[in-house]
Parts: sequence; structure tokens; C-alpha cells
Amino acid sequence: MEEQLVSLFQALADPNRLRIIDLLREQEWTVGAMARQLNMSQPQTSKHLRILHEAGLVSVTIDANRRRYALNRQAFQAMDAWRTYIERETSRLDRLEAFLEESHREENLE
Amino acid sequence: MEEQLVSLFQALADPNRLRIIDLLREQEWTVGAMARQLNMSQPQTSKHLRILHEAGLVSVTIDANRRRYALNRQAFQAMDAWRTYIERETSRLDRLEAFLEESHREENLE
DNA sequence: TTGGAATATTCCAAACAAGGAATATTGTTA
DNA sequence: TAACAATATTCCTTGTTTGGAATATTCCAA
Repeated sequence: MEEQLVSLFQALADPNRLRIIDLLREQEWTVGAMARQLNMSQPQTSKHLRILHEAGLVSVTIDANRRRYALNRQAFQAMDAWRTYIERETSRLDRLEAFLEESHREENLE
Repeated sequence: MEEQLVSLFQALADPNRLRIIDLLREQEWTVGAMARQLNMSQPQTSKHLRILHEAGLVSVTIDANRRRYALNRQAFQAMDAWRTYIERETSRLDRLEAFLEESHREENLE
């Protein structure tokens, strides 16, 4: 899960790939159409799509010698789960305990 | 917003930084304590914290010659908003229209 | 079966990121 | 003020990522 998250974030950490995802939000696209729309070279577009595909973010449908790429919204599940996990916080009581303990024993801060 | 998102994802695209965030989920930590807990060198820990700080993910409280780092949950807002935006999809009707139009004019696929 | 269109892959150079080691900075305390 | 503790920064090396250019692959059509 850890590793999957990292590669997910890695795949999202590029402006051009975010633009691709933005396009795919509404409909499927072929590589050439995206390249023209985003003003990117075809090879670069293919390479970015490869990364998105490896991260599970897009799926491909082979259609003659074209490939129709689609956004795979399931891929965001890992992110959403992590997001929820991060939102969790221990209770105030736990935090108070931790603070007191720390003041005495300096276990964390020493 | 685009740029902010990229640097946010970039900051999250590292296993050690995810571990730091995981720690900060529950309480504040000083640099040395984190380094020991995560078995990382102090300089590396500081460097990762710098990146997290620049992405707005953590805040610092200077406390004598220690710095207490805390998770800044607000930073996730940009991600959440984008997430919601991505979840949006045009209506089936729009998609049908797009499909028909495309079949005729090949505007996207040509 | 040859030509062309769509896409992927490879190679290369430049930019970038990460970790280790050493050093600088700042604050505290004796 | 001198020594020390906590943290940040710099320098260096190595591995990774990006984009461009060229090339390979696959499929369709004539």
C-alpha cells in the first residue's frame, strides 16, 4: 500500500500528466488527439500515458491502430483511503497523556 | 492552483516523507525525535521537512533551539478540491453528443 | 504487398532529487 | 564566554526524470 501510494503521487507530480488527467475527466481520448489538444509531442504524450497507466490511473482500449485512453477512477481509492487515515487524529486525552509523559521522561524529545 | 498541486504531489511522492506525515498524524515531533524514530539521519530528516514545509504540509514552532513540527491539514484542501473536480464527469447526454459529433466530424480523433 | 497513419520505444543530454558526510548556525547552560 | 545540543545548510555523488529526435511496430487501405 505504501509503495502504491508513492507511485500514485509520483505519477500525479507532473503538470503535463495533470493536464492529461484533466482531459480524460470528460471522455476518452486517443494519443494523437491529446497531443494536439495539449500541444505536446506524440512521443512525450505516449510516455506520460505509460506512466499513468503503470500507476493504474488510466486504462487503454485497443481500437485498430488507435488506443483510446480512459481515466480509471478506481485508482484514486488508495489516495482516498490514505487521506482518510491521515485525517484521523488521536483524542485530546491521548495527546494530553503524551504531553505529560514527554515532559517527565523526555522519551521523544531527548 | 496547478503549480501548488504539483508541488503537493511531489512532496508526497517519497516514502520517507509519507512516514514523517504518518508520525505527525498524532502529535507534534521534534526533528531529532523523528530521525531516531524513523531511523533516518538528522540532516535527511531536516531536508525532507523542508520540502514538506515548502509544500505547506507542515508548520514549525520554534521552541528554544528545538523546532516542533506539526501536520498542517489545511494543505490537503487543494488535493481534496482537485479530487472532487476530477470526480466530476459530464452528463451521459453530453457524452452522447460528443460521440455523435466525433463520428461525423472526427474532430478529436482525426 | 506496399504505403501511410497511429502509437510506442530507444537513445541521448540536461535537469532534478536523494542520501552521506562535513560544516554552519543558533540557542542554552555552565 | 566556552562548550554543547539541536537543527539547518552545503557539497558531492549517484540515480532518476524529462523532453527532443530518431526509429520501430502495428494496423489499415489501396
